[in-house]
Amino acid sequence: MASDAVGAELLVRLGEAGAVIKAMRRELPPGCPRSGVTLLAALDRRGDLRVGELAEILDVDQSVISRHVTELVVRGWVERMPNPRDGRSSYLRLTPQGRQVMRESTDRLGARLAAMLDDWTDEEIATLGRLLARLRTSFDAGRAPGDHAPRAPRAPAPPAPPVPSLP
Amino acid sequence: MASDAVGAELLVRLGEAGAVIKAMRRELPPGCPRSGVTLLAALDRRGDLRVGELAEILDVDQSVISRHVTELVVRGWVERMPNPRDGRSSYLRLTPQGRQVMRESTDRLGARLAAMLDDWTDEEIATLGRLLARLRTSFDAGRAPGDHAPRAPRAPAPPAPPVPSLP
DNA sequence: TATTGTTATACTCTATAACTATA
DNA sequence: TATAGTTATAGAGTATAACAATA
Repeated sequence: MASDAVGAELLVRLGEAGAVIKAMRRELPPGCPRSGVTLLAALDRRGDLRVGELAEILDVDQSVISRHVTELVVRGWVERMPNPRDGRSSYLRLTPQGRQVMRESTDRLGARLAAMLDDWTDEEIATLGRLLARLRTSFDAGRAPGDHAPRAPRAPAPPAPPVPSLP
Repeated sequence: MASDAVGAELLVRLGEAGAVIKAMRRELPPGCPRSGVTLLAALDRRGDLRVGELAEILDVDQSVISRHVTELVVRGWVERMPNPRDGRSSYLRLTPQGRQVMRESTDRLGARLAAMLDDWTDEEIATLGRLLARLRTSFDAGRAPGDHAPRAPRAPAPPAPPVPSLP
């Protein structure tokens, strides 16, 4: 059982690590949609997925996925496989080109990261990876089904908070 | 010495954890600038800082910090202390109100996070925190001084990459 | 009637470039 | 002339709400 103080401490650490993630994303080659690569990676790891499933996994609104997917389809990196059981949705599949783009980006960033972790042991890195994966698992378990990202008004929207209003 | 493959694996984990960070930021009370709280937390942890120093720590451009600071000053959460040694800059200091806002936000999110980590031991959490802190340290060490965030054209801008152009 | 996905619109965060004021 | 900071502008990324098609 974690104390709130320990939680707050970890919060700060996560924030600091956030800068690393941001910097990694900046390393992506120009012309390569940063957010799109995340999506490609998800399809690569989890197989064909629907828009709604991707939205849940990546924790963003469906509308966001929808627009990114459209662009990825135009680029030929993703294709839509009609869903025979439900005409409203289709499954998204990585194309060979899409897989290659994803692979190149991942390799590039992975090497950059590995260079950064010069003085880490492989075990230390593995430990960090494991704990991060578990963090995600705990996060997923912690939210009620349907609570996920946006969509579905989380609550009756609390009354305007007592924050100093700007002039 | 980390292999590239290990780096790529960690990259994926960091991406997954990124969703947790995003979700945490969404928990902030409405009317409370998400990015601003990060800035308040930095001032709280490191003491008075100049705009440029904050930009380096948070790994964003000075112009971004500049605008956020202006808003935080208007809200009364940060005040500018003139720098007697250099009339061009001033030191930014958390006001008592600013510290309170930051504290409330941090406590709130920390509790949310602690609840999420229900079945973790304090030691596991501490380990994750330690490794994340070290990640940030390695990251800082890995970039040449001045390489940091934007500002200062990183390089002659590589020639347009061979990415399929959109119609 | 409920659900899946799309589109229109607006807001947040960010970077780039041009500017100012000190140094 | 170089540096610290500001402002104007543009571009990602995202959420909200209204909508279409299917269930």
